[in-house]
Amino acid sequence: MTETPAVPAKSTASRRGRPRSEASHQAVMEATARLLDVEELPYEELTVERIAAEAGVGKQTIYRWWENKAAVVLEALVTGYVKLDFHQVPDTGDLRADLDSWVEQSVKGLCKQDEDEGTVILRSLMAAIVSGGEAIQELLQNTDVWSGMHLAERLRSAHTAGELRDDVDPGMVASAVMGAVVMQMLTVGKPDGESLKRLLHVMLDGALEPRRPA
Amino acid sequence: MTETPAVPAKSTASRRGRPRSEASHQAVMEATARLLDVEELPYEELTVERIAAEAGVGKQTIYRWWENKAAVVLEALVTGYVKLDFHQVPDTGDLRADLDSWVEQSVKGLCKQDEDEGTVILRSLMAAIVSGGEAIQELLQNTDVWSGMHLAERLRSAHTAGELRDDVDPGMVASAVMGAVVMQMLTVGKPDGESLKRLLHVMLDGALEPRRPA
Amino acid sequence: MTETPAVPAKSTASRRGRPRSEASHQAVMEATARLLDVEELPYEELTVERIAAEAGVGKQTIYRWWENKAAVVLEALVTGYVKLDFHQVPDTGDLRADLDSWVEQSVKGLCKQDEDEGTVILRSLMAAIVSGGEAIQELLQNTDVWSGMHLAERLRSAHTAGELRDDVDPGMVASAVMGAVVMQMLTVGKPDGESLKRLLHVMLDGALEPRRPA
Amino acid sequence: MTETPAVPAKSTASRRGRPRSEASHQAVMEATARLLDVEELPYEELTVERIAAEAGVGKQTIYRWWENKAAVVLEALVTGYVKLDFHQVPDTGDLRADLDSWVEQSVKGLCKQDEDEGTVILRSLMAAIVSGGEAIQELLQNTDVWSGMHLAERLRSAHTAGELRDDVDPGMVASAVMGAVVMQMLTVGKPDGESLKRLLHVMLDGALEPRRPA
DNA sequence: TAATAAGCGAGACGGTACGTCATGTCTTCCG
DNA sequence: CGGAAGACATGACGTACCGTCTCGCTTATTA
Repeated sequence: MTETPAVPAKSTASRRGRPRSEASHQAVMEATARLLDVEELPYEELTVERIAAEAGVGKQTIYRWWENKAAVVLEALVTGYVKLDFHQVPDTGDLRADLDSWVEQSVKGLCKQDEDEGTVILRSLMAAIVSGGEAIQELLQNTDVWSGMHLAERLRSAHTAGELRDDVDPGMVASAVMGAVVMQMLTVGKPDGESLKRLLHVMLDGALEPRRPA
Repeated sequence: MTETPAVPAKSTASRRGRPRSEASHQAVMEATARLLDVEELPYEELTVERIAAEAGVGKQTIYRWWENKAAVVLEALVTGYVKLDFHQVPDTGDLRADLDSWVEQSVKGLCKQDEDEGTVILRSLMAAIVSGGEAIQELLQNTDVWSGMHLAERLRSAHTAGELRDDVDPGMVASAVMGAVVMQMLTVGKPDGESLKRLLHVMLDGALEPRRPA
Repeated sequence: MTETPAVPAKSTASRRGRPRSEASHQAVMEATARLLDVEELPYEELTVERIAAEAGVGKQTIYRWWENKAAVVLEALVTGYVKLDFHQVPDTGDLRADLDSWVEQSVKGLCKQDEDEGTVILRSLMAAIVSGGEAIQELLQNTDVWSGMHLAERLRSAHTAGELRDDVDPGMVASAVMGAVVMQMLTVGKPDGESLKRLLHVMLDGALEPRRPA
Repeated sequence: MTETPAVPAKSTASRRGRPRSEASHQAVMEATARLLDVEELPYEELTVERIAAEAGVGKQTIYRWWENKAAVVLEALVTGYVKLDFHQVPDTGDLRADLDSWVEQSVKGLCKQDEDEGTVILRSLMAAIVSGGEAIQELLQNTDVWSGMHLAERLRSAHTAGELRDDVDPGMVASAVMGAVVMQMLTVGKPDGESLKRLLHVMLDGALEPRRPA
């Protein structure tokens, strides 16, 4: 997860010069989280200068270790300094009921805020992904962006338990569900619990009319 | 779809003053399309100043009719001046085969370009959605962003034909599939045809192990 | 004082078409005066658009009859729609006393306002002169800009009365005095009555007919 | 003369961060001078953007240290980067002859240019004074705008030498003369040497110590 | 009385400068 | 020598005004 760009990372050795200040690293992450989460600054209004000031850190210290704003924000999001307000998926054994419950809880959580505060972080996430350069691309290849929503995990456990058919890819399914949620949040502002549940049921049961009259 | 902000548009009447130049309107749309599609400028490098120059139009003429860059780009995308490279979904009556064929064709189309050219427009679309203000939000509420991919349409026709169960919402399903595709394209660059097909099959058939052999 | 540009002004004839609206002409002058005098807009913030709006007149109607903003403002200043706050010079026969009195009254008048309100119109006048093109230049050649300050007039009357030496040019002297006043107002804000009186005395001692032959 | 706004300028201390680049400072001054003097751009066509480009300097670097265009131009004029074409006043001991000579030389110098090139800088000076905000006002309070014309200096030397009456303020007299000159240049284009000489004589006849030895 | 002509208020047009802001680099000093 | 402070060049932003133009209407003169 370190971004240290083009640094060979001499294994056990102690590299020359003053080592990277972990305090600064954390300060930047926390500042970013604070600005996104507490101040609720949208991505465009979140500036590197502001992060540096908030963290009590020189601007160059940020540019030394991250490619750009997107990289900072993505690391903060992906490493859990900022969390999207999704709930844990319960694991009672009844997958269908668990998912329904997850949807209900999450929707309730996301909708309780006034305005579209609930989507600020999501928008920042998407903005960072979309605007990101190559380094961000690489980072994303090895990362499950939606891991914070716990959905894939639950589906995987169901898969392992044999509840799902073998040829089902739990990650892909989770990604599809989250894609639908995200688009809904970005376009209409709030996710719609009912539609979402029906979508999940379709995924569980299939969409085709079972027309087996025989 | 009209942008004229807060103009009652008195039906037959002709309002005083110089009327809006439809030529300028089109020029802006075409310039935007040209820059996105031909020059393949990513969203951040696509500036209002450049659009104005390319269209031979004053900057203020853009700001008079659109709230910001996002609104211009979204209108160009939504009204079809720029198209995402997705293929028509065939309608042979066999939904499953049609979808498979669509996936194959589209993936082939999207991957044939060098680099990540295929995702430039998609990134712009998402960037515009994500960065857009309230006016963009409103526009999106009445718009199916993915309509250009023809998937929802095909599913709806299947739904009408009774091929899908009544309680399935074709738009939601399409949105989920497109969400997965988009996230894949944004994070790993190209969509993976095989995964995609399996996802579609899951949606058609259901994910649950039918474990009732008895 | 008509600006009708390049119009031969066919003597008695009545040209075809709608004649110039004197109402609009006056409305523009009055609007300009109101904005300068009442609203105390400085010249740079006084826009043609604002004048047109204030006058309830189309922008083109202004540009049809005046070359530019400077011409409008200058006409308003020169034709007396706006007046600089200088007092009449009394004419008691005692030139020296009259000038002293004039200085005192004028300085008092100019200083009574808070801030630098007293200089707003003066600044506008100078701005218009300085920014004006050729047409303004022409207008100024036949105009005594400082006529509103009544100084030249009084000096001329003294000259005619034989109080001043023959080779003294009253207009030039007035221009010099006003130049000093103006520079003082522009640079330090207020004119300084004492300095001014001393300057006038110097000029008088040099300018007065030495009529003491004895 | 320093522009550093509201900076305590801790005497010997060296403040943190990168210090102001004197190179940029000079580059801006020289660019302004070049544009005014060589390119002969009138004040309105002299833009901050152009100055920045000509100086190879970021626009923000100008706005960081100067309030606006007027401040830049005024500093260039007042610190001698741009000079008005007035001649030195000779000092032969004979004040009257010296002034006559000065008028002749200066008028000749100012009139030799074609068009009104001679007045471009003067117009810029007045424009800057007139349009300038509070900071400019302050700057002007401690500055003799006409110092470049050397007139006040010569008068002061005469004053010190006892040639002028005690109660004569040489600065005020110079200001009056220059005011007349300037108004003439602004309104009719060229100064009129004869009128000017007569004005000076009037002032002298009033200002000279009447050393009547008889 | 109809045609013609110009002026009118309104307001959109192509331009362009404004002053602000953010980016990413560079320089200086402190620890 | 790492890191903070912060100035630097660059360039987009959104606003404002300029002076021109196109509307549909109104007001005169001319036929």
